[in-house]
Amino acid sequence: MKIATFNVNSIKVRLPILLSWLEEARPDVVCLQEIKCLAGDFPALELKGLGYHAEVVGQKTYNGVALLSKAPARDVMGSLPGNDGDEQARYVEATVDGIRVASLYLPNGNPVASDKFAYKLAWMTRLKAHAEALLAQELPFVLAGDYNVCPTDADVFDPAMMSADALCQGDSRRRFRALLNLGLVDAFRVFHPEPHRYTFWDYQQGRWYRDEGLRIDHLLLSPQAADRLIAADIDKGPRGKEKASDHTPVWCEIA
DNA sequence: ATGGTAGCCTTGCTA
Repeated sequence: MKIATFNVNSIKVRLPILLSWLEEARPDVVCLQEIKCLAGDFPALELKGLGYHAEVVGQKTYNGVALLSKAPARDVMGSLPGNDGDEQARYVEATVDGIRVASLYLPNGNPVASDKFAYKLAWMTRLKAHAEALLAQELPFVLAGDYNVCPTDADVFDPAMMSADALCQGDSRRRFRALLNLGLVDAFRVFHPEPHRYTFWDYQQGRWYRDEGLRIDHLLLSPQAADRLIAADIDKGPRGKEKASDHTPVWCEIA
């Protein structure tokens, strides 16, 4: 089973690129972030045309996540536990073919000296608590999405320039490592130890042209999923097209 | 030159 994550930065604008990529890459499950629309405005019919079901947690203008799957999704959960007052659309989780899959859009957190950064850290603490609850079930699961965290300086084109950014803060990285320390596996790094492999390139200042990016989109696997992991990679194809998202898809394959 | 890009039911916010 091939599972992918792709921050599309507006599903409306990115639909042609998404559809052509789905036809070429044929993932079984796709976690989308920043769809930037209400569930009722999600292009479900176009995706159904390629054989995908869609579970959508939408929001107007900002955020919004979705889970596409060839097989129907079961037991859908539309928010991250731990804060009933949180109205930002950043989490959807469901079971597909016996694997629990989450599409998550972790808060960016900039600027660091703001309530946005506190919200990011609190969100990561909630994610860890939820991962612990999932681990207790001892079943395969994949937490995939835009984590807005560069795990190490090897995931940053210019660590010094980015050192004050919320994506590279020690507090952000420690919480990301806390997920790994639970036993979750960064699928990409199992096969690709080399530094400077990116999933995001800013639209500004020729970052894509110069390959100056960040690795912030990740698939974290439970031990039961990691035992079946056979491949993972970044697909840079969609980032090089006209009207591209600033992110590109990352995927893993589970036997 | 305190800029630069993209998307949003925009004229500022988010990334």
